[in-house]
Amino acid sequence: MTDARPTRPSRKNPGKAQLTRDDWLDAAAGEVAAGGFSHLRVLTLSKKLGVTRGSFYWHFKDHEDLVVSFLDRWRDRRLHELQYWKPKGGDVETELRQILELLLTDASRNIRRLQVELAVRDYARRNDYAADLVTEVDEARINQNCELYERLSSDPQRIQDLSLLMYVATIGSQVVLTGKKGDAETIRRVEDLMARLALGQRDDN
Amino acid sequence: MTDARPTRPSRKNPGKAQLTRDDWLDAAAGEVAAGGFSHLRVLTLSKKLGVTRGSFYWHFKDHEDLVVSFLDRWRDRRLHELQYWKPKGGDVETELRQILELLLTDASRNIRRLQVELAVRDYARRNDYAADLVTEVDEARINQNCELYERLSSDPQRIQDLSLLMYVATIGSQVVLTGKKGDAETIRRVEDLMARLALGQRDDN
DNA sequence: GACACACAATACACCAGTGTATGGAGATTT
DNA sequence: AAATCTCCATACACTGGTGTATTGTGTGTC
Repeated sequence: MTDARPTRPSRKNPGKAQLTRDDWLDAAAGEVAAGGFSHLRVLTLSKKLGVTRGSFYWHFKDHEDLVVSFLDRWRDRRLHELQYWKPKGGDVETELRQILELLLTDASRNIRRLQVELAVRDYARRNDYAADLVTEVDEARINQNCELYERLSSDPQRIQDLSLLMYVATIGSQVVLTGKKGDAETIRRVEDLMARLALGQRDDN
Repeated sequence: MTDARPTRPSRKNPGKAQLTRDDWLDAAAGEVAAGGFSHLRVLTLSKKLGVTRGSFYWHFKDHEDLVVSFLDRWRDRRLHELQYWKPKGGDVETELRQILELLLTDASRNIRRLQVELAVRDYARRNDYAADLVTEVDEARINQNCELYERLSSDPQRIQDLSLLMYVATIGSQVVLTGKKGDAETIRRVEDLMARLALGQRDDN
């Protein structure tokens, strides 16, 4: 029934490959990372992909369709990746440091992903749909952290507060330190200090 | 020599007041707060002020002139206000809590100022001039904090790290919690936790 | 090999925004 | 009261972007 979209023309034309919806979204990620959502233009995107806007309007209904699809994919990926962020150290301190390294040092290496995240966050300030997605992702990540901090304290309120504080500190680090010179070493030190602060919140302290 | 610009036509016409450069910048602040720098249009600004673009191009050379002037004014004000942020409690804990309250609870009340700051930060990601100003403001604020944390620790590196961590945590709080429901109480608790974390870094601990 | 389909190019109408040149009205100066 | 200066309006040319309708082309299928 001519189902099963080829997405790419099978064998031939490996160089002049046909574009898929995801190809457009990937290119959009580059634009968003560089200039934010307000600079996400159909025209420039087409040029960057070497085609005309005619192609775009076959894959997407309109500009808004692109934005919404992009945001949806972002949300799905952010929620899905949490699955692989389960630390497996054994003792609390090891796992804590693993998490912090993931949230800070590792994150700061993935400049583009970071830029996209900041752009989405900024867009969320004036777009309700994006705001909902960001809230969803934030809550998922904060809850994920909770599971770890449960092993530091027994007070539920304390656990939640600590998790939130650690999270906002990582986001803040990304906002303030992104693209600054000599931030690698700085981030590492902040990471260490955060670990010590969290560990200082142990019940037996 | 027809010097001393009247800025406003002296006595008469108090209602139909003439616009000054600062009036335009104030209006621009509203636009920037609401939609970021990418939504800062000469046209919409003119409509909001009840005049045509002819007026704008008398006060400003072009659109860029507006943006640069806006950024400069923002920087000047942010640096100047630090002067009034000297705590005067006496003991360390009181002053620390004063500072944190200023940076978190008080800041979250000034929604518009906060929105502008986030917009400037976002714009700085793709504009070198804005990036320089943000860096300048960040460093000034972090250094200001240092003076306080010097009374908590004697290790220079520790002081700087703690100051940086406290700062990025406040920025992160603003980014994550801005405009969320029920954030007032949350912010207060984060504020308290941060104070305890900082105090836990005392040398004698 | 004719056909249908998937994807892209072209051409068109349309709109929002910038910048400039020029004109005009009101207040101020002389 | 005439000239001047300040501030704003008007009209124009231009750019860059969207969305749509139509046509074109390679690809797999019957």
